[in-house]
Amino acid sequence: MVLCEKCAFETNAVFRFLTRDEIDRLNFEKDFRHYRRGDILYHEGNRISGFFCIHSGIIKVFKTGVDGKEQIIRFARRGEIIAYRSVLSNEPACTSAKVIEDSQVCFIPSELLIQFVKTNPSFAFEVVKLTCNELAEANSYITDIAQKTVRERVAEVLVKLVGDFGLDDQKFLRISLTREELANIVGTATESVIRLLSEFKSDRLIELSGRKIKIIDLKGLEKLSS
Amino acid sequence: MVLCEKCAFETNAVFRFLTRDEIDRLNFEKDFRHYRRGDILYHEGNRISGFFCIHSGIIKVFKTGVDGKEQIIRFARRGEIIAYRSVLSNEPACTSAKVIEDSQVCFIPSELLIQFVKTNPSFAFEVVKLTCNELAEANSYITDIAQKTVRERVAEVLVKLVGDFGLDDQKFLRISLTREELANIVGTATESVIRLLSEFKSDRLIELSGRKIKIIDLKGLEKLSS
DNA sequence: CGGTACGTTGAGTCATATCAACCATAGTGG
DNA sequence: CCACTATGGTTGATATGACTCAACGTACCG
Repeated sequence: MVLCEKCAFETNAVFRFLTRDEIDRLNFEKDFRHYRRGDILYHEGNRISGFFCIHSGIIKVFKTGVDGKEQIIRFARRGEIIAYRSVLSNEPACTSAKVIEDSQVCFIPSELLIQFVKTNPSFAFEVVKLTCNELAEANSYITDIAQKTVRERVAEVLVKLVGDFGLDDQKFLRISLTREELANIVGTATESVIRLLSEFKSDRLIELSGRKIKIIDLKGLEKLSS
Repeated sequence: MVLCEKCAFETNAVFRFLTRDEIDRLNFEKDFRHYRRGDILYHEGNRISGFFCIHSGIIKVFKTGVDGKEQIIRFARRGEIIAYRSVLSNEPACTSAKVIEDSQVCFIPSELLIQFVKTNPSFAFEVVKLTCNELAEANSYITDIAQKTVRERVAEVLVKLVGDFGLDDQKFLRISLTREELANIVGTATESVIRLLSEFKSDRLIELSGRKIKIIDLKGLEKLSS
């Protein structure tokens, strides 16, 4: 059994601002679940009766564009919560969420979050900060997509993924995505990502082995993303 | 003298969730200011000691890209607050704000907002909802810029401006922007906006008279923005 | 062994950016 | 009152980044 108090402190989840009683309620009411790569946690447009806190694995959060193309908005990993926005706004989900790497996830009923926010001011303040941070990131994202070239954005995504997920001892990125998923972050075509990755490879910035990307020259990538 | 209680209820500002005492403090501590077109309220990267509530006029909130190009993130008008994100995150401003239409604005010290959020749960809840809504909009924005063509985005911006600012009795948009500003919303070059606008004019979707845009066929624009 | 999903490469096209020239307007200062 | 300047708007020519389409390779899986 995974205990929220332990998990929250290990991961810096927002829940570390809950009182002992509130944590107990969380432990009691949450539903611990396993998901495998490809599973859908929730669908854009649907009403959901709760939200998710990731215990392990990686989830992609995305919107579906007019022609059905995915736009990846962010990744969520250990300690992060998703779908809380819809719960707090009391609106249908404005994104979908799908498993990238097999995950263990707690599902928590909506009422609990709303109650905590309404009754625990310091928790509410943390949730506000959380949304503000996401907002700041979204604003940068908008500016980048609007102004940078695809090459710059591909380089930037690699740098960002290094920052978020890190490298293993062989300098391989600790997240592996399909080329299509990379394209759906950057907002470009799969073929363009492929071409740029092999260009970066020729330029000795990265090495490729299947879906695994080895980062050779991080500084070079940073410079490219300008 | 502009009174917050009156203003807040007329405009649906978040402040309508404050208590009588809190509103009084707001009235006492706020600083009422006038700004003219082109004035800067605050600069990206600077720390600010408070935030702004718009009483009249229009403000553009934007980020500056690597090459100095503005990316307009949103517009703020009567009843809306700006720069609150930086205050709550206790970080330097991640955007700049500039006056589009002569404005009357209240400047409110940071401590007040933080205190209200920390001590008034229902106000905090409204602030959370506010940020969540902005976040949802930002996510749509990302998807649109990443996936739609410039033509679709220009049509979409016009539709959105109609929704946000409305039309006067001659069907002219109630906000007038330079072509460059339009380009900086859409994320394109000024010349492209000019060409597309005159194309829309040929197609009897709009009429142009200087900076004023007359909306002839809103449905047509909606269809174009797909 | 066939199927499905993913990856790669090439060729051709097109939307959009860039560059350059020019016009209109309004404000400024001598 | 008139050059002068700055700002914004417009148009055309040209270049090119990125998308699309198509073919084919690869790998894994039941």
